[in-house]
Amino acid sequence: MPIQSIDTRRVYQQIADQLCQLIEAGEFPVDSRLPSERDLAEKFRVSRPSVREALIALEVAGLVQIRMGSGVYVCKPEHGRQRGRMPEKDFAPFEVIQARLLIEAEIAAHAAQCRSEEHVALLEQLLAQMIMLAKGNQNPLDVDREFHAVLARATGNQVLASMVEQLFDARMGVLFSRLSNYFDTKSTWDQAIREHRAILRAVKARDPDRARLAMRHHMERAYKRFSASWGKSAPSDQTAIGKRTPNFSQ
Amino acid sequence: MPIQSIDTRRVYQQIADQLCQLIEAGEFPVDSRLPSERDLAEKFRVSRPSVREALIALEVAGLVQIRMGSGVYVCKPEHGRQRGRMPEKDFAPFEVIQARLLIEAEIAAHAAQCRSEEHVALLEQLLAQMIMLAKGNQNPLDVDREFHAVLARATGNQVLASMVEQLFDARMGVLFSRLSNYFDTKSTWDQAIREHRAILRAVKARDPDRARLAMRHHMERAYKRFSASWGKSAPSDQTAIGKRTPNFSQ
DNA sequence: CCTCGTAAATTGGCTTTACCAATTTACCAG
DNA sequence: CTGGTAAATTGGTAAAGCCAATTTACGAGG
Repeated sequence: MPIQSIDTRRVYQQIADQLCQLIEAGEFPVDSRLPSERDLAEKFRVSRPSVREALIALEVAGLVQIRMGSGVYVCKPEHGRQRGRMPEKDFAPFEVIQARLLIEAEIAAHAAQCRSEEHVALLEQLLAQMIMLAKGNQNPLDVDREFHAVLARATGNQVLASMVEQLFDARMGVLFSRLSNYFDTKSTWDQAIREHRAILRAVKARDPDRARLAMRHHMERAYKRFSASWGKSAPSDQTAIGKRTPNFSQ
Repeated sequence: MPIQSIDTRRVYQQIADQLCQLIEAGEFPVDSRLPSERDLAEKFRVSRPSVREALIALEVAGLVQIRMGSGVYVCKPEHGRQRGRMPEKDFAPFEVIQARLLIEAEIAAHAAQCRSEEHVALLEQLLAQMIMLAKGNQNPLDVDREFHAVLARATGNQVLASMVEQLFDARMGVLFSRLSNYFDTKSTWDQAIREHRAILRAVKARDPDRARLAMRHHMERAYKRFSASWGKSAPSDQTAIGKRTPNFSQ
């Protein structure tokens, strides 16, 4: 008898996962009623409170609706949730950078037109912080994020700002943490800082086209830096990169 | 003694809400440990299972981390969650359209280059559906959404596609449902269909610049349509529009 | 005095049993 | 067929108890 890998997660999570899979597999169609708590407890060979915990987890996640005295019903997927899934759908890092290239270049151009003096001052302050941190061999990643966020806010559009933050955080998935070591190199950060300075100068000069180009350049270099570090840590996947991003510069 | 409004919600939700408020009020700082389940049950005058259900809800929501044998700890807000909150942060409709103008114009241009024949066929099919529905005085809104989503997918970038869907759904907040009546007019949909056709033609012709302009035009008209219907339903807020969107066409 | 290891206390994880409340269903009187 | 009532079903909550992981306290040994 082969040794079974023991699932050490909490019971409610295991139940919730199974139910989630069954729902997505169509075993329980939308608007259908799940078996009663008592039945589920019997099927899964667990206690009813455990089943309840799982159902509450699914309810909070928005997959089911619990109606007292009636039963538990499957909700319709509801467009917006695809992104809100608990495992935090993580995208391919290269696609994220490509998307940022496309979006943030336009944002930079737009910001160059609407930016106020306050925003410029804030950006200069953040740039100074990045330089400071890089000198002390500390990771300026958080400040980097804030720089891009403030630039987006300079457009006066909250939606764009939220979008930028979301894209920045999207990288933080599984892959990126492994590679952060390679990003921490002082020389690469120095380069990144120079690129940020170029963006800021263009925005300060109210030059949309130059701002767009500067941001595009920044993202392309970021792509190269990331690509290089990827090559070091996982050279076997080098081929997969070539297939992607064929027309990266528009 | 005044009659107290009875909170009919389930116990775990009431507890979770209170804990959530206490956390956000700073009563329980980040990384601090909450009282034990038994203590909380006593404070709230409820049973321990109810407290457990509330804690699991908070755990699923990402506000706390439960460590077996140790306690329940407050997580740091974590950038990404600002959007993931349950009340579904809703943006100003005009900012959403502006963001779509900026982003989807570039997507259209990009898609015009990478699009495959399959995508063109799909888009043509969707356009035909829209025409069909508009003729029958049915709401082509879902097909509209799919059109924009497919166009984004034509770039080969999942992130962009997800972004577009998210932005499309972002309007569905409080305001938009009220205005949908005014959008259902057949004439406005006929106009929207013509704009979609222009986009599709440019994409089919692999003409990025024309695709970009067509999409930009589409969004500007969508803005006008929306603005007009707003004026009908809530003329008192007319002034607020003028303050926003000063430089709408870049 | 410090270190290490063991035992006790604390805390979350899960089960069982039981009863209440809302809903649904079945059935019967009119 | 209609209407209403009663029973069955189902979720909601409470209580008590035991297990397992973790933390803490304390004492033996260096």
